[in-house]
Amino acid sequence: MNTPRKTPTMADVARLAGVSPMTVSRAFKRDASVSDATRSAILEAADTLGYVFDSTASNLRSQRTDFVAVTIPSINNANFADTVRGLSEGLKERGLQILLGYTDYDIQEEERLVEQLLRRRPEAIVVTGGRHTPRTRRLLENAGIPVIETWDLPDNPVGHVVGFSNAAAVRSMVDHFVSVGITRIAFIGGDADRDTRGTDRRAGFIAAMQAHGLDPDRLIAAGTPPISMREGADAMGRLLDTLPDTQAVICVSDLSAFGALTECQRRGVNVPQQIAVAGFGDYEIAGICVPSLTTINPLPREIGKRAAELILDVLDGTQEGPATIALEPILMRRQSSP
Amino acid sequence: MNTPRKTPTMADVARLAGVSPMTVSRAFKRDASVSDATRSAILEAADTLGYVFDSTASNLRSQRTDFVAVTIPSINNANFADTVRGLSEGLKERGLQILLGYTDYDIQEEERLVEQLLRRRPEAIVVTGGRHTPRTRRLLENAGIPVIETWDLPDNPVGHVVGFSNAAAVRSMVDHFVSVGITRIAFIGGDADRDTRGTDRRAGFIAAMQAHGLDPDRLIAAGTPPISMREGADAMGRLLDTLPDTQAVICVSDLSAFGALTECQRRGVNVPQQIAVAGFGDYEIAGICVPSLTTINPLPREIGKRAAELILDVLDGTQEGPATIALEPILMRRQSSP
DNA sequence: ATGAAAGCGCTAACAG
DNA sequence: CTGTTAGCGCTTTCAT
Repeated sequence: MNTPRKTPTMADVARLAGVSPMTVSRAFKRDASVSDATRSAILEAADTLGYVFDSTASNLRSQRTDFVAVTIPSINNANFADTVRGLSEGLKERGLQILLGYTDYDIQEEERLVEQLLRRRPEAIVVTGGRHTPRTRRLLENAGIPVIETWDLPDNPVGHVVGFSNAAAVRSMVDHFVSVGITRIAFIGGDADRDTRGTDRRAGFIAAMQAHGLDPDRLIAAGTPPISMREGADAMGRLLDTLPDTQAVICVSDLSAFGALTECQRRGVNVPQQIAVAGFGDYEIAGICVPSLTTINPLPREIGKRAAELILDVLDGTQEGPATIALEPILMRRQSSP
Repeated sequence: MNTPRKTPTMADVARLAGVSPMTVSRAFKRDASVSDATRSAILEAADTLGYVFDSTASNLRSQRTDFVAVTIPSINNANFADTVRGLSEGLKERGLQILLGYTDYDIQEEERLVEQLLRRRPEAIVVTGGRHTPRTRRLLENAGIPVIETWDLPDNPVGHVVGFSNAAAVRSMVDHFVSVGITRIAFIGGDADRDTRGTDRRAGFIAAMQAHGLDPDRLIAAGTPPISMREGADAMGRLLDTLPDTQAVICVSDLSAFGALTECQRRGVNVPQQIAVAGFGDYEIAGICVPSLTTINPLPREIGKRAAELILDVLDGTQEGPATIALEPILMRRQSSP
């Protein structure tokens, strides 16, 4: 038996069950009207043949795919994973699946990815960030489906927005440090503008320092985003070597902040007595490491949840114009700072 | 202008460019023979109309989807992310995309997911783990495409395998501890059989202890998999409270092991002098935390790379029967143990 | 290098 | 509750 047995189709199932293909089609939808006897006969026939529904055909004919495209910068990032989880749960009730793609923090890669995703005809698309190549923007504008930008508050949104201001979030951290008398503050972040959220956080740091009349030049370039724990540690080493009078350091993420903490441990530098350390993201590690890490919780799960609600409203026609939902990140004071 | 402008089709592009739809189709494939002049006219027409290729139609007609389905237990796990990266890079050269799904460490959820994925007609499917529901197994066997099980060495594989023995990997850790004179060893892991790899690791621990004639009953149940850092810390607290003479603890993953380390720090328990701690996975944190963490590197990237090679060989017809590729995890000795 | 005809497997639309 | 007809947008196949 060497013939590459083609997978059975609905017609095969219909023949075996003694009904028309249309009835088989109905038997596979939950709301359709098929008698219980007929349905179970059909499901049994399908099982016998090992039939698996072909959604490529269904999608083409019905012009519906029942999935939502989502782009995130990276697999393996707890923050974005939380956003995806919020989205996923919110969309599940309506039978919408998520098709996920990774941009690797690169807006060129985002362009390729967005086109790939749109070719599959999603019902809506959720992108991370508000800065895109001109072509990505055009693709999104012409897609004819709801577009949601997240994790940012773009000046000129493509469509809907569920996000927060990365710059303002970092400003709140600077304000906090200044309010407790700390003035010599450094920032550890990426050395390229690849990660637009990281860039916004750095810009927010500089602006906040200037607003307080403080020196905004204690900037340590830690590498190409995303910044790893190791790169955070190395950057902290350079900071301690070159600007030893620094009183506090704000890191672009909790991962680099944790790396920075470990470097302090290795050098016997006491945190927060000798230097305060803050992160961004409120990853699990921030709450459990010793000392625990002062950070900013950007409500990633909530972003996903709100985006899902928005998508359902737009698809239902409940939501009229483009919506912008601005969330307020929460400053989490912990042991690594006053 | 309120009419829901339908997206343009190849026919629209063909009309504007003054050619047949077939020529447009060819212009969008790289290897097809179309004159340069015609092609650029077509691409310009497509751009003018904002045309985006419809892969639902292409997939149906050509009976090819050019993607490989991959199931992993969790988004946001650096080990599985590495496997996906290895796969992704290996498949890219052949123009194969990855369609990713998450089982949430649940073989029931895996069943739903596998069926969803197979409905989209992938060219191959890669699953994490070698234990499935009977129906999942049947679906995979009848799918008519290459099936690869990873991160395990199943007794009775569905098709191809790229993995390692979780039990043997933990045994090597037990052997190491015994060889340096440590005999009172505990294991921190999940309290359910939900995570099959975690279950295998615990079984490997028990078997190894018995083989050495040692007490295999220092088992601390840490919660429902995946075990978080916090759950690792709580479990370590219980271990120190109830079995204070324990000399070493092996944790089901680096995340729980790091949590355990922090609990020791909080209690002033010295690692490794008072108790040794080992993890599993060789996540980035294992190499950078203080003390750094003894662990096992299961070569996650290599698993993905080999799986990709295997898929290409099978699709090319180069690989004949089912292959089993067994990798050897590497024990990483670091500061948290002798 | 380009075109014409046919059809992938399913379901919308209409009938009964 | 069930069946018939047609066609979604592309690409295979066969021409020229």
